[in-house]
Amino acid sequence: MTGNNQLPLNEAVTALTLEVFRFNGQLLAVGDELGRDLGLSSARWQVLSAVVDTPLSVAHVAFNRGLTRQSVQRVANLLAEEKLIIFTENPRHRRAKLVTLTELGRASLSAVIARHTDWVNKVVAGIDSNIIAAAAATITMLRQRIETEESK
Amino acid sequence: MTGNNQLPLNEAVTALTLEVFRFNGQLLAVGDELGRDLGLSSARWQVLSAVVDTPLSVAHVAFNRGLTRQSVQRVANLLAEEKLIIFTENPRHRRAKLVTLTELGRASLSAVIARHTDWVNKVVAGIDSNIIAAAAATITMLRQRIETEESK
DNA sequence: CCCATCATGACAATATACTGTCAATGCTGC
DNA sequence: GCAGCATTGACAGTATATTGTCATGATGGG
Repeated sequence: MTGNNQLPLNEAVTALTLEVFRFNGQLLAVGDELGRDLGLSSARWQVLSAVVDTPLSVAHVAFNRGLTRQSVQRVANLLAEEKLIIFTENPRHRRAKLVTLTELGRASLSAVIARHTDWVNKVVAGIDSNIIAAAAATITMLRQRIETEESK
Repeated sequence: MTGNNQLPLNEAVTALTLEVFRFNGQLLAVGDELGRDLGLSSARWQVLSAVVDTPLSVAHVAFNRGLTRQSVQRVANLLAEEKLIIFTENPRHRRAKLVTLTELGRASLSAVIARHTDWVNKVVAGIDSNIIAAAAATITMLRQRIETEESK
């Protein structure tokens, strides 16, 4: 050690924030590219992937993704027009229909997820997954602290 | 250890991706809120903060922030209309004027940065800054790998 | 049963970003 | 110098997200 190599907390957070902004943009751009010829932007196949296991309401998808219900509603309406999803009846709520994948939607999503998996494997080959998981855990912790703080 | 607690690389990256999307949105929302009464959105004071030490061209700011030049140009034009910046002559390029803070811009930025610092200190109080720095370093590494991959 | 409250979908306005295109400027190699 | 290429600002079009408002459907307390 050649002295104090510890960043002040504030600077560390600022650096992380800048990195998150850049990384976010990069991930969206890659996602857009991977789905381009299938007509699936990042926003679209993120909605599709939210309901791959079980149909959910628009509001539920929005909560999972940390977006507003209106944003997801807009994308879902577009996906419905393009027959990638259908709104199915919700036994528990007449208005809040469930976003459900069509066969076309499921096939398109599978295709883009396969590409995404290949891409991820290529990019992160050889990295210890614990390092990735640790970064995710740190961000989760910060996010939860912020939620707590903001709800005061 | 109670067995294999290691996430497959792919799942770790997917989890990190989702967290980054949520965190990104959360940070932008907080930034918007902190500057609201000053008329400074996240996008605006990010541009201001990019030139706090030295004037830079729009293209340079865009590169630093990982955005397109057009996005930054738009915000910079708005900031110029509101007298928070002025475009000063660039001795090295006649068209590429330098984004330079006005006194008003510097004062507004100082105010919002002070609030942001207070907010950060409250949210991350007690956290080891090495953990934050490690997360930032991980994301930097991934970002650089992606850049390399994408430029092939 | 009714009323207050909450959740939801629809609609409108706006902010932030992207892509693409063009003309003007700057730069490099010959 | 000039020809070719890269950079820049301006403009147009679009995608993604936000906020706000309203009417309708759902729910729980009196």
